[in-house]
Amino acid sequence: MSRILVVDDEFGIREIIKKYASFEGYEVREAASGMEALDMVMAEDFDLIIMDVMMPELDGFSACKEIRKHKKTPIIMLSARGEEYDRIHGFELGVDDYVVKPFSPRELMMRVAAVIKRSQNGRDASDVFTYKGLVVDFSARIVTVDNERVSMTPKEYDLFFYMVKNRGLALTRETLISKVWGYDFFGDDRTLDTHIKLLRKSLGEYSSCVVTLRGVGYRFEAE
Amino acid sequence: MSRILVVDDEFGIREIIKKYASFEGYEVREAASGMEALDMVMAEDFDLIIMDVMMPELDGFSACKEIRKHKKTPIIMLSARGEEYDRIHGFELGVDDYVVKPFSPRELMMRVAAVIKRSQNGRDASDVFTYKGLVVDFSARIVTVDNERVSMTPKEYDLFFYMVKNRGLALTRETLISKVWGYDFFGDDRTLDTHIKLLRKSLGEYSSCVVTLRGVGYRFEAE
DNA sequence: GTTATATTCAAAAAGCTGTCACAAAATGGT
DNA sequence: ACCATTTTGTGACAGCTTTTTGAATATAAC
Repeated sequence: MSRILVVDDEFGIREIIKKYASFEGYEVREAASGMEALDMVMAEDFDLIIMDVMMPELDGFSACKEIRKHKKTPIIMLSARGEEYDRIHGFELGVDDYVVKPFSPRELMMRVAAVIKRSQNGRDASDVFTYKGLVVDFSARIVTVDNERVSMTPKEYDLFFYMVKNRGLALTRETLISKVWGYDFFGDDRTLDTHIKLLRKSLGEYSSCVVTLRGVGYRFEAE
Repeated sequence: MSRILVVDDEFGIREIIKKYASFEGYEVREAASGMEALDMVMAEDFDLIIMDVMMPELDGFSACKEIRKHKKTPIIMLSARGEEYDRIHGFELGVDDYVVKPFSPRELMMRVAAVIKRSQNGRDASDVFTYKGLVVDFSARIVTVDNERVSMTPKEYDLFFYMVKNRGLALTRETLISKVWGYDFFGDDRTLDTHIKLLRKSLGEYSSCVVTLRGVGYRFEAE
């Protein structure tokens, strides 16, 4: 199942695309601005990004340009008829396809399928971490323990993925909180503990990989 | 030669900093807003960013936050006296230093040199100390004796890490107390001894590396 | 609405720390 | 060498801090 990021400042457009894409079996996430999209793209992996050109704050072109500096996720751009046609085609923006508004959802879905298929044929080694019977597929957002699929809540995923990506490092509570919850989180001190507890529960026999560093924070350990 | 990015909406401030920094031999680039800085930071690598807090469009904090999501470039923040002091120090914004305006260019340059040096030491040299069968991994917060993991309490870690980082130096009791316990600690004279004892116990065969300097303090010796 | 998820809270468990009284060792003067 | 004095080492433990846990409540998703 592929993951799609829909970027548009208009809620209505996002909803329509989301509805159709979900129906097609894609996992859909949304961003309301170029900036938000940028953050999400840096934080997680998508198989495709559908992005509007016209957006406040950070427009589609700039966002696209920024994303391309770090990721090669395929991008489909949406724009009003004729608008900026030249910029999309003329420059080397790395846009994979381009759909004019208003568009027919069915047509968009066909292009989505085509772009994803195209990109997956040339797919490189996927982003997977393995330790004994523990398999963490970052791009698929799937965690497996001894061939058993483990279901996690979004926060669990975020917390776990961050820890696994920084495995072997002592991560302070502050770091974890600010990286997983955001620098502006002002919650209870016990929130992190509770999520660590849930995470350990989800990990079953591998719960001991989440090591407590008293007075400091936690560390994910494998090997 | 290090590269510095100066971010301030005031042309005058940028020019002053640029003048002094250039004189010190740094390559200086400028950005007039947080957004511009963000773009530049994503596009090229800097050794240090000097950024004002107060800026239109995207303020220093938000810019800092965004930058930290992608890069670990050291950041020195500039702000009016007292202004937002809490936000800089209280939160985990990853600011490396902070200078109040109006500042003396010379002082700023000293801080610049210090931060750059600090960051280069910490990144290039790996964060592990090894002596025979004794391995101290600072970032993982792990101590190993002959391939056996040694568990230490927070205070033991703090004390030990401080001593190892300052190995070969005579550390007075006062220094140790104030660095590990804090300058405001007024406890029993035997507290340090007791922790040295525990530390030696943890170190097993390497306990002799912790040398008593009668009438002075202790020294960690390796080699 | 219902359900799933996230956060808060308080009590219990686990673990750490500083202090004390005393032992041992080093120092220095005679 | 001796003793008096100063400094450091040790074991025990009460009190404290941090983490865990379970359950309740709030919030978001559907």
